[in-house]
Amino acid sequence: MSGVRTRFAPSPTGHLHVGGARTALFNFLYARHHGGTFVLRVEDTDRERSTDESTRAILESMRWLGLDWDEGPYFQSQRTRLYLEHVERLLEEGKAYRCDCPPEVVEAKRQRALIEGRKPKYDGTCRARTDVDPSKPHVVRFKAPQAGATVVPDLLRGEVVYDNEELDDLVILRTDGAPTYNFVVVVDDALMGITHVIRGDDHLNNTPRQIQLYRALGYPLPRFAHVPMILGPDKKRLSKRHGATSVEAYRDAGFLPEALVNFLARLGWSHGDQEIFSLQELIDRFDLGGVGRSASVFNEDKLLWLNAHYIKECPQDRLVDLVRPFLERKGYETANRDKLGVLVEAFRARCKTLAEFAEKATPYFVREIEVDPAAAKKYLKASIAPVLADLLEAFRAVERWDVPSLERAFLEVVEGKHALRIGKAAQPLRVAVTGTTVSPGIFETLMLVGREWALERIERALEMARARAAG
RNA sequence: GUCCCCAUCGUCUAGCCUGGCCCAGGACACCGGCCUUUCACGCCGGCGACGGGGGUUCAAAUCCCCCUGGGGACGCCA
Repeated sequence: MSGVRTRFAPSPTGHLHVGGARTALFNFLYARHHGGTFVLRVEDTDRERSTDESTRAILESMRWLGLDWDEGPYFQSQRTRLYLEHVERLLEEGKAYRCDCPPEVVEAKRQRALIEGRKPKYDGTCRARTDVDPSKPHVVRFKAPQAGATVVPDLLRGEVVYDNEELDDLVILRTDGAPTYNFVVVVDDALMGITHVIRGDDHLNNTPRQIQLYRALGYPLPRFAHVPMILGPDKKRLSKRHGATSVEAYRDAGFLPEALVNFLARLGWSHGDQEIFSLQELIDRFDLGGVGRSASVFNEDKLLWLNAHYIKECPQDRLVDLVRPFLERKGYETANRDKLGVLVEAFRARCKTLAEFAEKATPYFVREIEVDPAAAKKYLKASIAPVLADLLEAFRAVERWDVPSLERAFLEVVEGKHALRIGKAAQPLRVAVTGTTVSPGIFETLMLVGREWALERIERALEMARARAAG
């Protein structure tokens, strides 16, 4: 195991977002590629919004994606003492100070600054005070350097320079005694020996503050890599209003984990012209050099294409297992694995998601089907009635309900007796047994529907065709 | 408003660091064709981009500057 240690640190305030999942994936891949350790840490310092339910959901999504962590999950809510000790230390060393400015006052000043076009930062009212009463409500602020500049060395962007005047004295301990994000992140990353902090671009601006904290605390800096964000089709930060954004939602919509992983990896990272990567291949090939610098738009069409690809590739046994819950959700009987196997083979090239599979499989699980009116109008005409009647008779006589027998019977009637082209009869028959104009090969379809249902559906279609003759 | 980041087909991207092999390659989507009992799959083909302007150079997608555009951050959220 190399010295590389990365981490993923979600806050449990909702489901695992695809953006978060990609960050997790990059950290996972980087650690695995370098033979390092991938740490999972739950940032639940915000007691108000954090829930156990979210934690469960996030861990489950991570497992589903195959992003196994080597250490953790650690919970920040259980490490409060550590943080308080660090706050205390900064206080003692004069690197932090107590501030009892009322929140409303600070907020009002910020608003005014914003309106007046100034940088909305804390004005340092309490910075030099020594008379703040520790027994009264107050926060603790970090005494940030006021002159000079702080440089963020970033593996992807080079050295990003921030004028220290841009940064103010951030709160590190809230009035309620809870430490804040920017502070605990530094303490934890330092204590956990994280060597590479790989995270979203949106954190780049937090980094100079964090670097100042590392320095104040006397901890060595990890390496930083700020990866580009994922945007919605409107180029805005991807959010719920763009539709499904949680890993869970994609799972429920019938995406395979390998498709999502492959897709997420290719968002912001590339390896030449290659598009398809297994998780192992990603581990072998992933490195920061292949990561881009510009934000990328989440393109669902490509995800769909990848998903279709993986459905086509999926071994039958697993595909049957994957498809089952989707069928069950629709109340279909899934005990017959052989039937599912045949069905899955018939439809794997025709579905982009597992949900779509379940949708398309309806005529093979539900006895009463609806016949699409447009299809009926076009194909179940009076002229086809004699053919359907003969087919019905021929199929009734068929000994074995399998593809070769059905094909033989069909050809005898259609090409033999009626001298029709195959398509002329296949389409009406398809409409008869599936209610639609689209399905796998007609003999395969007949077989999938099964003798009993097929015969009764043909009978019904025959009635419809004859009715057209009458009317 | 201030600061920071970014900028190749509609989208994901290769190429950029180490200028010439690029009148820019691949993929998704789209359009056409082939295959075919329908639909898919598959195969073949097409459409389509270096944001603009200045430099530097014999030569720039590649280096520099400005502009424009987009994104992000400015919390007692993370």
